[in-house]
Amino acid sequence: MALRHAVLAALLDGEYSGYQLAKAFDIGVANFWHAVPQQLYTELAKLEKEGLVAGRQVIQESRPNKRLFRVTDAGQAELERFAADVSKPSFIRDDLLVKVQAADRVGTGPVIEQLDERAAAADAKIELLGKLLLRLRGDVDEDEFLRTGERIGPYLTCLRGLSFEREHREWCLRIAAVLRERRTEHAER
Amino acid sequence: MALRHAVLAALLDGEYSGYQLAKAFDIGVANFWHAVPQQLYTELAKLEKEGLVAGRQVIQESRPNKRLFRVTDAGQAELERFAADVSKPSFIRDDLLVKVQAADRVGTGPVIEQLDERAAAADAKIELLGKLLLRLRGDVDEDEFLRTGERIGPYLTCLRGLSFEREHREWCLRIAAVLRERRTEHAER
DNA sequence: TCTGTCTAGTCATAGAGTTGAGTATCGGGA
DNA sequence: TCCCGATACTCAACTCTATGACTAGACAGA
Repeated sequence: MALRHAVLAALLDGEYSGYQLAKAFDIGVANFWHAVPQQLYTELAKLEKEGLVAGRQVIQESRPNKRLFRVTDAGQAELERFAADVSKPSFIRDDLLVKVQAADRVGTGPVIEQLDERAAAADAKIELLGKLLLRLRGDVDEDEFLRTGERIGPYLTCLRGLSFEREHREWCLRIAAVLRERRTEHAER
Repeated sequence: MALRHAVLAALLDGEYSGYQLAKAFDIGVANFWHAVPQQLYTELAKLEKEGLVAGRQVIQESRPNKRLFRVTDAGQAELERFAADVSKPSFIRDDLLVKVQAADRVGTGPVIEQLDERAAAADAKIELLGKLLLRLRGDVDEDEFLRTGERIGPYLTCLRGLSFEREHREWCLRIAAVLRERRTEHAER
């Protein structure tokens, strides 16, 4: 039940509409929680009913009206409560790893391809996160920012995302190489 | 819908009962897919109904009878098919990161504690995985094993698990240190 | 003019995952 | 003797997450 808390945490940085929140989620929050827009709309509606966020209508001229949400005091308290109780350990949950587990019992061709694609996707994400980090910390250097920055939460989670993507890329490349070599050796025999 | 495939992949290494599978999942498969026993029982029943696994009753004297499952040809084909179609990119989904995201807006005390606990848990997991890897590759060295080993799938996924846990530990320790220092500085002011 | 994309959402439903309780037998230790 | 933990499961209810199908106006480019 942490989507609600992820939403609350994301709304700490300002007012967002469901639509904007979906975008903000894609960059940033996506490092530790993924959600499609529909989920966010649903969650915002629930949170509003429970009084954890408050919405206000914004009439717009040249585009559809929207509702901006902010965290209420009750929402803040709920986050506080959430932060204090224990959370289950995290784990990777990845289709691709299922495929690799079966790797020497199924055709490796498509798996190798997907490993390459993943590595490339990770690369793209790494660059994106690098830029995001730079933007978040401004001109100061990282250690300095982490000591004195106003709002470091998002920065810290991005660091985790970055290290995850890096490791993921390295692993993908290495495994793809291993599987390739085995194919070659097999062909030679 | 990859639990079914994780189950199939796990059953590649031999016959298991639901109970044994649950254990096997805890070590090994847990690196990329987590499931509680009930899910496995349910999934095995579904897979059997669809003919992807076959079960056979084993009568036991001093303990409850059990049903051992193995992958059928149809199951093998299903895995093959699964390996070939694209899978969505993976992501971390972790309560703790939600908390860190909100870190400078909620009490950091409990969060720091949880970071420490996580680091310790990761440490334990790292040791466990190290032993598992050693057991899987036997006496040969890693590169040699990866080139010539019979069954490297589980080894490769464990490598991913290991690197994930290492990164996770490093991150937890660093973030805990950052948050601690900020508390101190705050207290001094 | 037509198509596509962006903004800004709603509704319904399927599927996946979690939680809790319950059944039954065996063997070991206090 | 009695309870605990391991083996080996089943059933039911529930929540959370994901997917697909829709609406509707504005604007940009072919």
